[in-house]
Amino acid sequence: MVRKPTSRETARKPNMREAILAAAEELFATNGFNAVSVRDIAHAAGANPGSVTYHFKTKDGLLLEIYRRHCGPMNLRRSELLAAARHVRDLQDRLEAIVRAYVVPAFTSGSDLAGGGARFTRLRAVMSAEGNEVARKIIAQTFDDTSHAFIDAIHESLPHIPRTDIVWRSHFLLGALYYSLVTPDRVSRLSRGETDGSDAAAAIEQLVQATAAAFQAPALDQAAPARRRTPASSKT
Amino acid sequence: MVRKPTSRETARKPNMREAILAAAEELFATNGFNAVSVRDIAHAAGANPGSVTYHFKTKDGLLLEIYRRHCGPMNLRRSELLAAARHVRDLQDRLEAIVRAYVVPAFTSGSDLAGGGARFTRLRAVMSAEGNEVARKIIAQTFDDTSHAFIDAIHESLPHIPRTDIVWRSHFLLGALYYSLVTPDRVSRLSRGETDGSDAAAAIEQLVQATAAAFQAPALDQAAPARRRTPASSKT
DNA sequence: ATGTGATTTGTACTATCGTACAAAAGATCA
DNA sequence: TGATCTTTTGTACGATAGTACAAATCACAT
Repeated sequence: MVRKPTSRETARKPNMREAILAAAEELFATNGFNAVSVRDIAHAAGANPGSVTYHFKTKDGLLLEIYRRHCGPMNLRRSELLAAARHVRDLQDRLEAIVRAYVVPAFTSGSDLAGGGARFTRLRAVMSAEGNEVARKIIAQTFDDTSHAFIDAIHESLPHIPRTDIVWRSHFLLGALYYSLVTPDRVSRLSRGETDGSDAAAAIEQLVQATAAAFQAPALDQAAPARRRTPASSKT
Repeated sequence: MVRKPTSRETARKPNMREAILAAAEELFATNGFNAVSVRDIAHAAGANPGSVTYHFKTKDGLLLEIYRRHCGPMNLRRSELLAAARHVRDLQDRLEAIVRAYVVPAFTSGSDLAGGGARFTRLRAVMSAEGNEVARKIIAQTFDDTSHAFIDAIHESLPHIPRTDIVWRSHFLLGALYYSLVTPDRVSRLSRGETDGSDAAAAIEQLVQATAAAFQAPALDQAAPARRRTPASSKT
């Protein structure tokens, strides 16, 4: 159990800043932003409340730093995987690879923290639900590029599906992804113990399989809800 | 001057209790539970803070009453629609009808309040994300029956798909449904204005179409992960 | 009109919030 | 070593939180 730490890990333990970030990330992700006090975070990190102010100035600043810490690596990993997925020959395999490129980093990537990816994604889900302003700004300017690239890749693979439909379906994917991380216990409960909802590998495979099928569903013309299904495809 | 309208059932003046409930519902659904103060609610309802205490005793009691108000009608409507959907002949149509039975009441049903269904469902999404204890208890004991009935209906229509997969996919459906109500603006933004994310009818149709396809995706054998269509990625 | 019970108001109490700031403690290097 | 900079601690302040409660007000049967 006792292991000689490498040079990179050595600086971690006494680093109070990192401990605060990790504690805040965990608490925000599970309880929301407003339910967690700066004192809660400091206590969980074994730090003094004043120390949080010193390192991050404000509570918003702390949240901002959490995003800054994760957004870069995660989107980098996504674009790498997406670039590779674009070259897959078989359509079905390519769709799955594209979805995987979007989903996998959300579960595993992030900073070098263990399980940081899933924790950060859950945090994003919660901030989104709470309508957090700090998060909203960062999300729009950081993730929209990635989302568009992902949508474009899907659209290229499924040119007969209107872009609007693909936007909706990718939106559903993100919602499903978020919800899987927010309440994994619900899956365990409803499956009567046959599955562990917090099993990341299982969640990823289920999500990829289901979403790849959803993207391939017949197109929907939404111009007029009362109108029946027609193969009209109008590009504006 | 003011005519007295006979019996006690008449809504003489806007019932303050209802106004408080509506205001709380709206504020909780958009900002979360902890971010909204009792004073905020009272002010939005044009009431006095003390009046909230009088009618609902505590802030938790207020949330509890919101749930009590909506859960019954919504689940009743769901079971009605589900019962009808089970009898649809064509498999594809039946799947869509079942999904619709789950989705439509979440958008439209609820109490007699205008647009109350979507608002309450959004509130549930936010409470779920925040890990609200009051909501968690009610959800588990009120919605699990409905969820099981829904899963059973899908499973009967798709007997070759393992129940576990259906649980996952219905979980994704709920996540997608929640997310559509939480951040409809994201759909508008990503579609570059081609679609209005807050258009309930469009959201429902997109959700039904995508989810019906997802349920029909090939089964996933996770008990014995020997066979895989795509090469397994050994890297995390 | 008057009494009565149901509501609404105004206010106050205590706890906790985010944040500020000075002093103490470490760390670094001449 | 002492000087200087960084980090941590302890404490305090004003704002606001949830809730309690007495007084004021209202609806309405008598």
